[in-house]
Amino acid sequence: MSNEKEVTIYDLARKLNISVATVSRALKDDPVVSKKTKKKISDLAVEMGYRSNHFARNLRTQRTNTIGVIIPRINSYFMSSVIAGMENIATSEGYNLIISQSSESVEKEVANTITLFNNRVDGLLVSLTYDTDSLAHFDPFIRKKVPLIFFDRTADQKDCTCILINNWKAAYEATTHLISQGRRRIVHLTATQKRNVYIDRLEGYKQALADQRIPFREDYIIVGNLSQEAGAEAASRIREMQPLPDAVFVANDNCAVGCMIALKQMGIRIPEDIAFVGFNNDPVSTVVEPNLTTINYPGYEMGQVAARNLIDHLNGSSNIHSTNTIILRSELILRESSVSRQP
Amino acid sequence: MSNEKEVTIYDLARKLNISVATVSRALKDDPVVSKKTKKKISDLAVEMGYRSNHFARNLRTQRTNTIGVIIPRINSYFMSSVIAGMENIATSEGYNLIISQSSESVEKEVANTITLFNNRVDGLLVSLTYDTDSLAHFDPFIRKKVPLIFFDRTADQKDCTCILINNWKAAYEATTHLISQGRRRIVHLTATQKRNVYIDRLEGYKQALADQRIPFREDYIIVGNLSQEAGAEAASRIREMQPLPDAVFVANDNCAVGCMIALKQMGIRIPEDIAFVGFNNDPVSTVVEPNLTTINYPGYEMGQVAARNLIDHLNGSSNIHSTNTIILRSELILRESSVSRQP
DNA sequence: TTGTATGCGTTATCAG
DNA sequence: CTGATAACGCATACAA
Repeated sequence: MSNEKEVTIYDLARKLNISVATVSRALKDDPVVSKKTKKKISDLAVEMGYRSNHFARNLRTQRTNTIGVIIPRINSYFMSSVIAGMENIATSEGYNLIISQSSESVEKEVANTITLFNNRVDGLLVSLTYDTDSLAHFDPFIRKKVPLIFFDRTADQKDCTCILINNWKAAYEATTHLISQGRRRIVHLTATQKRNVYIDRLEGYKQALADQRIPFREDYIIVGNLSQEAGAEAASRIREMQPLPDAVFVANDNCAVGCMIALKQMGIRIPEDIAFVGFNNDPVSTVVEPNLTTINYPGYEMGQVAARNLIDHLNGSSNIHSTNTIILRSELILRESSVSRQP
Repeated sequence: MSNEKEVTIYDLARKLNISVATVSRALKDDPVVSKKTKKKISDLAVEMGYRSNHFARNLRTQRTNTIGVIIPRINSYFMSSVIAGMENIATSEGYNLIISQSSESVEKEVANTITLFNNRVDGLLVSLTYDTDSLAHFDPFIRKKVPLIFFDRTADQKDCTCILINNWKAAYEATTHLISQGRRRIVHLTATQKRNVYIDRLEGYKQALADQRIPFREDYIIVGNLSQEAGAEAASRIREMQPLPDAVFVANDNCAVGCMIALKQMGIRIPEDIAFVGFNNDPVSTVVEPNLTTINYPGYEMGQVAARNLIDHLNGSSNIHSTNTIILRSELILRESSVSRQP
């Protein structure tokens, strides 16, 4: 692979007639080394083009400075923003990220877990697939006390931090808003009720109905994979309902957009006939017509917080047991898709 | 960090009363080891929960099984698709990806380059910032013969593979299409003319005009950062033009959408007054009204091809010098934003 | 403040 | 087919 020989601390030591130990110490700015020799050493290091060998160091220190990330898919606006936030913090702290996608497959999630375990990552940041039931594949990390943080799609795992927004509250506000606009027959599009985010959103929706004395209807709950196509399919079901629902609260903007477009093609007017609220504040929400009312979900910030938290823990500057759940702020953003014109 | 002691090949060797050399060979399926002992060893390895230590191996073999990726930003649909494709191939081939963002800053690109160099990545996949002029920061890789592949935003660097679509042709077809719809005053929204993709698109646009005997007008070229906001700003400039342009070819869907929305708010009809063609086939192109004609740009596939190519080269199964440029297929997708109604 | 010596877990080179 | 042993480059306990 390489041509020129790599420069090592031995080369530096020989050239300066000092020991490798001193060089090693100087390079990591150990206060025990005198300023003078430190300067000599770092100057020579630059001159000779020395670069430290991470593998030798990792082998020696038993740390990797690497963080594993497992996510369902990277190519959504929300998730790529999360990753961008993580990358931002990790890079500035000298950590590398190994990112792996489960593609919503439990099997792949398990496989990725094993790969990352074998890579001896220092910590793990995870957002679960729709269907993950057992958390047994994380046991090896727990046993080795490798810190594990769940974000967005979390799970109840003892001693693991979770980073979330208040999905219950967000859904409650969204639904209450629709009711305040005079809507009563509110459909809810969501995903399987295995993941906290969808469970909590459904609960928030139910509570909002209950608080306004609107009976909950099971047939108003449509479960799918929240893709744009799923939204279009849901539109067909909604159209068949008698009477026609007057609002839809969707657990994801993309799915909401798919549903809106399909309904519009059927001649249904938004928001006059059916009002919409989405979730995530995906850029597409300001492109669709009418613009989509949604919940702002700070992905970039969530990525930063997750990475920061994990690294603080790895550096010993925070105890993961002390902070078990971190809730980020989220808010309802009102746009035309849900606002009824004054009569 | 850890509780239980890690199992090493020494432990396996001791337990079986054989040498570590044999264990090491057996574990990597060296044909020189007898089937019998191989089986014994791998069984015990599983039983004792052995996992190989990448760092010791990397230290010994001077390879890292890690690929560095430098991109402008991860959180765009195109780029996150590229990353998804790379991850897909890399994971299945036992490679890890270190992804770093330059955020369109040359300084950050240089810094990332250094970081990845110090990480001793086996190879590098790069898409340049808008403004990168000098390629000197890649010299260390060239000197060490670390393979370097550019994709999308490429550069002329000797001995480096480039992965691209035919931007010239795509732009030529887009522009010719607009002309075929009766458009003559075609504005082009693009980015700084430092990167191949934007240079080639402009050239394709010019050639299409020339072939139809339409004079090129410098004032029809609007240069920006291709963000949605830049599109909105461009809309203001376009509105001031006398006479009003009758088409816009934009080097990026997001920017096109920003421009379309702004123009529509000014009361300009699309495509009646101004037709639009974008670039990338971002999902937003099927949400904006009217749906945006665009160039399909296969991001996921590009990521796969880039990773596959690099890994093949690392495995010695392909020579990077033999394939200098890879062109992926792209095509014009017609939608309502550019199609004139028959008179 | 600096030096010596050892081990981290593998792989590769010999020699059997 | 198998074994002994020397690197790989660094960090640290201990000694000076």
